[in-house]
Amino acid sequence: MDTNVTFSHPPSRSDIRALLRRSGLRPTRQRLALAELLFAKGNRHISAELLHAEAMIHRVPVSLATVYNTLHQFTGSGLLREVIVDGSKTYFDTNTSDHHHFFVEGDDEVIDIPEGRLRVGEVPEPPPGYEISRVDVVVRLRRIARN
Amino acid sequence: MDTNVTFSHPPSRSDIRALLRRSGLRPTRQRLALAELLFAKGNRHISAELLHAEAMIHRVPVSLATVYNTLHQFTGSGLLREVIVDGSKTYFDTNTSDHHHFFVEGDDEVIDIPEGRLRVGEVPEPPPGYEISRVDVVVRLRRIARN
DNA sequence: CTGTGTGCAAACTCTTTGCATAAGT
DNA sequence: ACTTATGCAAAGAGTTTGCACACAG
Repeated sequence: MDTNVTFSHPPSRSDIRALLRRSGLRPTRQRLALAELLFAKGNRHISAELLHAEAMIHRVPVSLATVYNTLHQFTGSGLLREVIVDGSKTYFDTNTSDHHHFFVEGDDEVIDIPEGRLRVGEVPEPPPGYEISRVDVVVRLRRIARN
Repeated sequence: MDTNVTFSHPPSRSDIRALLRRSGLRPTRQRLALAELLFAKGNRHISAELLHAEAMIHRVPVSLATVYNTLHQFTGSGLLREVIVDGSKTYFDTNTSDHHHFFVEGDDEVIDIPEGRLRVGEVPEPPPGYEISRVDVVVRLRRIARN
């Protein structure tokens, strides 16, 4: 299940080609371009709409539908991780390691909590017939009112 | 901020009237009926659509828009708590005490983790300029495949 | 009576889908 | 060539909004 390999940052175009190939995804123009946008700048938390906007800015012609497809394919291949912090939008995290998140209410910003900086003490036994697939912690933040 | 008072369960109609009054909400037919549905059966995790459907079954004439309004008003008054476990739907929890949730992937079921059964070890320092408003833990469950 | 609440339908946001066309191998 | 991916526009779910009418105090 672990497709992670360390690349130089920013990863070269051929690193990305290799990454896609290894994930069983044909390295199309759009996937290459989106992967480059996603993985060039280190850890990012991005929504489909935002990635689409970014692609437009960089003159990468790609439709919103393709952005959604691509994000889901990347998630399926373990290149991304879905983060649920907000009822209305879905965020995708380029950091697939085991970690949790701050979420800034109001400006809808997602920030990584470095692995190890938060420890979940005792996790309760799941009800019979179920197993734990994942534990997600969201530390909700608000701006301190300045007086 | 704590509007909680213990009532007999199921709370009587006048308990509910009092509760609404105390929250500054006029006890209209719809609000009374919805509050009764919500608080009659102990702790519930319910979506707007589901509550609306339930109201229809009980022959409570109320529009979906009013259900949304009411749920948000109740949340604002501390009678309910919003639970974010799923990117697409919003759940409201009649248990406003400090506790966390199991979420069953697939059937989208929300289950309380009793207060105290899960301990978050060390919570990280928020970034400067921010304060913690709340820590939410979601333990995601999947059905154990039966062979 | 006066003001707040409600119902309805329309609008809105985010996301998914179907199908003809384009591109990768 | 053969297959898989893409683009577009339309549909879909969940939620919000605006305004006339209804109801509680």
